Amino acid sequence: MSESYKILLVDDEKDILEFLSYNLKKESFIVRTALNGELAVEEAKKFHPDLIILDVMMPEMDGITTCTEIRKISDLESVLILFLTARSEEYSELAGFDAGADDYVTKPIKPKLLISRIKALLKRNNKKEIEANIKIADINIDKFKHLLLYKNEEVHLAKKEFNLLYYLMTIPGRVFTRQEIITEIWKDAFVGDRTIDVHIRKIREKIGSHHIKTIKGVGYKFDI
Amino acid sequence: MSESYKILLVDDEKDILEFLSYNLKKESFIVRTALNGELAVEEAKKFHPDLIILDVMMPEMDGITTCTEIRKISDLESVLILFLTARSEEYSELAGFDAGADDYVTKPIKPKLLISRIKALLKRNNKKEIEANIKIADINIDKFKHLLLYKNEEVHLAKKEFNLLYYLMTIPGRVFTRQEIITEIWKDAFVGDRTIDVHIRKIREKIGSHHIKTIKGVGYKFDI
DNA sequence: GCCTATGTTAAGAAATTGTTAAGGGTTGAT
DNA sequence: ATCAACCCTTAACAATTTCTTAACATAGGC
Repeated sequence: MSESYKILLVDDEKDILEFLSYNLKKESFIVRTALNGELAVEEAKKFHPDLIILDVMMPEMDGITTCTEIRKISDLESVLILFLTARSEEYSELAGFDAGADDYVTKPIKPKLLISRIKALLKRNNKKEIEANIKIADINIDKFKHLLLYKNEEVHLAKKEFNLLYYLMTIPGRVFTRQEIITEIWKDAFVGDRTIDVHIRKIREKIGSHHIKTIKGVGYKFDI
Repeated sequence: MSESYKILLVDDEKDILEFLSYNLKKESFIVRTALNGELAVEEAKKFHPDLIILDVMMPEMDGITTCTEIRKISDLESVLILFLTARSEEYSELAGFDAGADDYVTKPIKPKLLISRIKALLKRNNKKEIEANIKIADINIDKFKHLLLYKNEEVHLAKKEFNLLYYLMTIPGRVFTRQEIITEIWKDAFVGDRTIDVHIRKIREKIGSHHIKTIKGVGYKFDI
């Protein structure tokens, strides 16, 4: 990651700002910080970051509101936004995605994990189709060749299954909500409640069930 | 990169034209510019560039339409086309590839990235020309001589069959969508749904059916 | 234990591709 | 010019795969 991406960090706790700032700068990101939502919006307008990291729990203007505000600014419609949430706040995940978050990471924050998620986000955003190849653990998926290798054996996936697995694998570890999946794979067509499950089941049947985890009430994620 | 490649830049914003023009000239490309789609088509006819860089979002005639128009011109069928897209326009990527784009780069543009992509494109394109005969497994195909050897026996293929097989073999393993095939072989003429299948069938009849795989809902690919 | 969200299964609906034969067009030899 | 041979496309139908659904089972949070 040779180019310097700009990151705006938003949290009401100075300690966390410093801690993250240090870790991100070490990775040669250009970092600015804001102590609350309003300052964040102002700073984002000037700074034009590639990514905004938002704490969900903040006094006055919480992360979700801030996110919504930012998305309203035409220049920042497509800036990447990553949420920091406490572990328990499961529902905030959902609300966060609705507000237009691109990913979230739960506290306590492990810098290495955070950074790998950041890189995955930036990478996906930049390359998309070009990086049609994803290799994770015993799974090897090639979009151009429409080929899935599981433990080096070719496994056939139907189109929907293939697209779904590929989508989940674009950001390993990230939860994709059912709504996101429908938007991405079904292009917002109306499908029954069980349709996604059935496809997930078929994928699990073929690559083992440990890779795809269900987050009840939220969605699915691909894990190693 | 010793020879001077010609690049036609198309964007409705003068600032971007100047910025990119400067950066490309620095790399010793020969650059011309056009401010809209119509001018681009005219300029392309005269200038005969090696590569056209097209902004997707342009007033009146957008990049995709322009791309389609350019592909219709017989002299420019094989000119390289690279799209510039805003981050959010996910659908335009797809539409762009359908219209015959060779690559795309998302805005904001990072000159270094753009230039490396351009070089990669030109390089790839060069190799293609040289590789007029392809040998894979028991298949040996020579485009100049219009000759196909299957298990060292000469097999006659009709023109469309030959072109289709050759096209699939340019990138073994890669899936070519029906749309891509129509664009490449039929130059976007309207042909019935079954036409491709019939040609595929005839090819399979002649070289065995195991080489050409069907990916339902996606397309066909050549495999060893 | 209840309630809700998800898992599982099988059936058939829907979509996609395969196959065949026929017809119009073109080419080239006689 | 005529004919045969071939090429290309199409339509009709068959075969196959994929997708969705409904019905019921199960698991986990409260």
